Amino acid sequence: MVVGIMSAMVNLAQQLKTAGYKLTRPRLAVIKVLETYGEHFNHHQILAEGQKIYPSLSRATVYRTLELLVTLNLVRPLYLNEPSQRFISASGGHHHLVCTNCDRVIEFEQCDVDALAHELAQKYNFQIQSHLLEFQGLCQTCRLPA
Amino acid sequence: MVVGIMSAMVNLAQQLKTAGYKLTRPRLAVIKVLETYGEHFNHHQILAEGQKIYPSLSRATVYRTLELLVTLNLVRPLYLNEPSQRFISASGGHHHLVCTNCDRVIEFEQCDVDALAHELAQKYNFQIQSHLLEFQGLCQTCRLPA
DNA sequence: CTAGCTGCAAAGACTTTGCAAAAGT
DNA sequence: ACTTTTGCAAAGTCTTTGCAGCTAG
Repeated sequence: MVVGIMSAMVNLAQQLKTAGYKLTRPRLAVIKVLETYGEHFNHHQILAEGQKIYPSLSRATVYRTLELLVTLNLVRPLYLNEPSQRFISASGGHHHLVCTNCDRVIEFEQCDVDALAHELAQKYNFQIQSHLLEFQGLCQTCRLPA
Repeated sequence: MVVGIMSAMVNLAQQLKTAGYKLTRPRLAVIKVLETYGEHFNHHQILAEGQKIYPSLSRATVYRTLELLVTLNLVRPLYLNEPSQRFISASGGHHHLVCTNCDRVIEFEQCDVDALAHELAQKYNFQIQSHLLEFQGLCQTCRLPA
């Protein structure tokens, strides 16, 4: 379960085309799902939703399209203590409170790691594109009675 | 490849015993590996190293022991853009620079999210145990020529 | 047209599970 | 002794791949 902000993943089709890839109906279906439902979807969910748009969409194509988007750095995988990967945009920041008991994920916005990012970029000669800040702990429901 | 700080995972045996579990030779071998090699090892590596200590150690026992340590909140899984999980201590902070091209991981220390952690704990009534701060980008070797 | 893309089904990788034998306390 | 734990092997889940036919440009 994911609670919180859904940030947009837009222009994926345009960027695919610019990179020289064909805009096929299966790919457009996958992209439409990502842009409609935002983030945190896994392959299974993307396949199910994608088939509502393009019924003969296959599992293999979902995997291949997502692999392509990851390679082009438009999307990146996210693992939330589960065997299947989910997908989020490859830019900007992602901020989660993850409950170690029920695996609920709460998204938050307030985060200021820009200064640190800049400092690390200098120190390690690293070109930073995005970040992930996750706090693990117990959510309101799961925390032990005080 | 992981470059950087290896923080200790100690007293796992003591904590297992306290929780009422038996200190068997297979479990001690797994624990010894975690404590010796620090963090970021996956099941495969733990099995291989563990068998040097206790040769008949089985894959199933490695999985079961790690599952147990995760349940007891002594260890937690970490996914680094790959299908297998790695393990790190379940307390404190983990700070990574991850190269999206070569998957190299650099650990860093400087991080100040304590104030933010406190603020979020209040706001969401969340009991924070640990955090993960990851910056994605291109490492010195992979970054595009300026 | 023609190279790139797709669906299918089989293979591969990673993880979990049932069960009889073994071992810690 | 007695229950927990283990190793094995089989099954389950997730992901990748080979290939013949299809399709966007």
